[in-house]
Amino acid sequence: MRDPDRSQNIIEAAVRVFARKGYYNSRVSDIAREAGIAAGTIYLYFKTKDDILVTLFRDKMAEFVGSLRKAIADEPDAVAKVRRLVVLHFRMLEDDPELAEVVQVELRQGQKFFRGASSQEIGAYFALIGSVLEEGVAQGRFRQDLPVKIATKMLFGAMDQMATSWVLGKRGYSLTDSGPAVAEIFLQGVAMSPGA
Amino acid sequence: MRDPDRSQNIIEAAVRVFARKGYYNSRVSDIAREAGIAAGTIYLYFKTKDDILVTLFRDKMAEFVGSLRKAIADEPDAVAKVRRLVVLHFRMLEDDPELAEVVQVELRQGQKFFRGASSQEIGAYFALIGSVLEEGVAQGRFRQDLPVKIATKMLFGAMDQMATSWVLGKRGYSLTDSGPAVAEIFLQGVAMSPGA
Amino acid sequence: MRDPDRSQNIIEAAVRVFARKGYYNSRVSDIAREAGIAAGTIYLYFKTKDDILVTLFRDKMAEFVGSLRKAIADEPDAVAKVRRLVVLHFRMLEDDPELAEVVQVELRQGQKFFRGASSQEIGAYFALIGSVLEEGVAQGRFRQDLPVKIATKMLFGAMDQMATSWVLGKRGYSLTDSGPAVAEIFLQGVAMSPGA
Amino acid sequence: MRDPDRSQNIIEAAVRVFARKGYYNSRVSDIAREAGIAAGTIYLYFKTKDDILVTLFRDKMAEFVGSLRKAIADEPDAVAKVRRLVVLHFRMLEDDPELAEVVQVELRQGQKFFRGASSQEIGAYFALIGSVLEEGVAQGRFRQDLPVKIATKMLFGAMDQMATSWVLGKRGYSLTDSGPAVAEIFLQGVAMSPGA
DNA sequence: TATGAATGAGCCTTCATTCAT
DNA sequence: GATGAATGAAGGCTCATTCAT
Repeated sequence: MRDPDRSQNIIEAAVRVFARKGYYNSRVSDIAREAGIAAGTIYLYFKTKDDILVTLFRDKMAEFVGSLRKAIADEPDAVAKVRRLVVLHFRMLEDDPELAEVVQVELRQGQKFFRGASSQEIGAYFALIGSVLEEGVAQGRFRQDLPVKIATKMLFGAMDQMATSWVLGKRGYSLTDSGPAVAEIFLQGVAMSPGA
Repeated sequence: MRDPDRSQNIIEAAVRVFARKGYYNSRVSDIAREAGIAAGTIYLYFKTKDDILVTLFRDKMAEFVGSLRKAIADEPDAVAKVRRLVVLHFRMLEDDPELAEVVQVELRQGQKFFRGASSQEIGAYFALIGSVLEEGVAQGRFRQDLPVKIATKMLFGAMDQMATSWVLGKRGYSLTDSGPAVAEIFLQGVAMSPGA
Repeated sequence: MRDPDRSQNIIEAAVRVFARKGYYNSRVSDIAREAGIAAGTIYLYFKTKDDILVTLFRDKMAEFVGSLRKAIADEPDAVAKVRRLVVLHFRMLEDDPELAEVVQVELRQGQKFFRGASSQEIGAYFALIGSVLEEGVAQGRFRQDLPVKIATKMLFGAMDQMATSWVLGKRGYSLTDSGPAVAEIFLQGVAMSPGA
Repeated sequence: MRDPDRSQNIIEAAVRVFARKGYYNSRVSDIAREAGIAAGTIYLYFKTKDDILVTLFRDKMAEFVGSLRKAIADEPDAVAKVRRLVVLHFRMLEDDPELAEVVQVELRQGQKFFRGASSQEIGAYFALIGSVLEEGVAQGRFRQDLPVKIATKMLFGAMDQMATSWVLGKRGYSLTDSGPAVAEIFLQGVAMSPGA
């Protein structure tokens, strides 16, 4: 348990293997081979095969949300923050296609993730989006009566589906490039009503 | 393969079992017991366990899209169609919580479903949404330069996430009630730009 | 679970395999092969590998004690009963050397047997011996102040060690033949004191 | 192999661990932790895990038999020697309950111990008992035609079962106190026949 | 000598699928 | 068609043992 690098190596190896074969089709021994260690060694760092996936998700998600949080902090207002958020969300996935594959396709496995251990990490992302929207409302950039929770889920859902479609379409185009269009549609959707 | 009802019974039993235990934790014998038949009998109607899930998804999805298509046909314009679509999407899930659980949580499992056999059925839903959006553009209700494919994915993603959150939140509120708010945000988002 | 013969076959196969290789060195697949069935089939009849051993012990012990109980019922008095009991105890083991090997050597494995599930069956044997000794005391054939519990353990221990030594000595002589000598020493030991 | 104390420490640690969890449920690392050393260090003193158990048994048995031999040497005749032997056998176990647990329950495991390496040590105990009985015959205290080998096994078996029952009964009474009764029954059993 | 991280052989058990009835 | 007992491949995990430090 000494070497935290070893733990990290296993996670990275798991990302590659899961991206290639899917979680259920991946053997613990596949991950070990990919990481260049013996199968038994995995169990010095992770309790079970599931533990690898859960940890992978938590780590990556925490990193993801952390990066986003830091990046949008500099933006002057909520509108700019949303634009930045969308583009970054896309860019980070595009920059790491194997992770994108795992996050968008493999990590949706049933009860195990959305419920249970990983829900905290998803909650953190929702909280981040929500706070930006609240800020926009306070700044008068978004509708005063905006149902923030609903809008939060809509934005996340929209980005998530964009990413999933991109992954399933074998990444045959630039996801990041579509960021501005996504941001604009959403921003107009939550803007002060034109008739108001 | 004589009795198509028998095939249907198995699908319905599978929905209940998958909703309760998840796909990977469900045994073929569990489904058989739920359907009141012997395990071996399942193989007279389905080639493999996966086949049950794929068929379940296809059947339900085709039914889902078919219902939506019919329901929105009567609506006078694209705006009304979107409103109807969103509310119906939500209502159908809310009316069948076990199916909702399976569709939103269990049916996201890995490569098997997003890719491969079931992608056609999802494609049909995307095509339906896309045609409504095209219609709105043609009718001058939506932006002329609307990136329809992107907007399609955004609307689907938004609805899908709304549904998933509702399922994961143990369905503690009315999903259908949030339909109008979702529709309005989206519709404003794709409407003719206020500044135009 | 239908065929009780199948269950019995597995037990008998297990006796042979355990006698040959010992419990911990025996694989479930060894037992299956010996029984002429697939390894998985074992699990239709027994919950775990341990369950095989426990059931084996219980069955054989119950059979053993049952036979003894019936056989000594005919004897006219406690002295004759003890003589019969010792000889039969030895004869039954001698007639089934593989079972003897398992019972005397393999079945002594730690906590699992003496404590826990199988203690009842051993208790039944102790009760049988004890009742014979009580009878002998009541009939005036044994010391009036005989500590029956102690004498019971002594007789069982003496027979058990005779059997174990015989098994470990590769059964190079007749165990049954030593029965009378064992019975006489014990009977004299518990008889009315000579000086009394 | 420098430090014989270290070797002894490991044996003592093993006794405690085996008494607590049983041999097969004890990990080499458990013994190391109990001994306050690293797991690898054990292999500087013992070849295998089995070797620990075998050595433990040999050491303790040699000590046991040695003590008994010395203690009974002073006794004036075979009768006194048997009385002393029984009580001491019981007392030594009662004075070291953890060792008793291991010897009576754990050390009976399969082929490994009864046969092979440890049989010598048991043989030494049998020889000691046998010599006392021979002496008794020679002194005219026991039957002239006493089958000494049989009587030896019977006495050992009786004591052994007394001890086992006491251990399994959670040591809820004094084993040593039952020594005299055991000795008397045995002694009467091997005494000159009353009718002779 | 001591360490303890790493190894990897080994096995029990599960369960989708088959097939004789 | 229906059954369900039987199959047997497959894999996660343990842990005694090694060896570089």
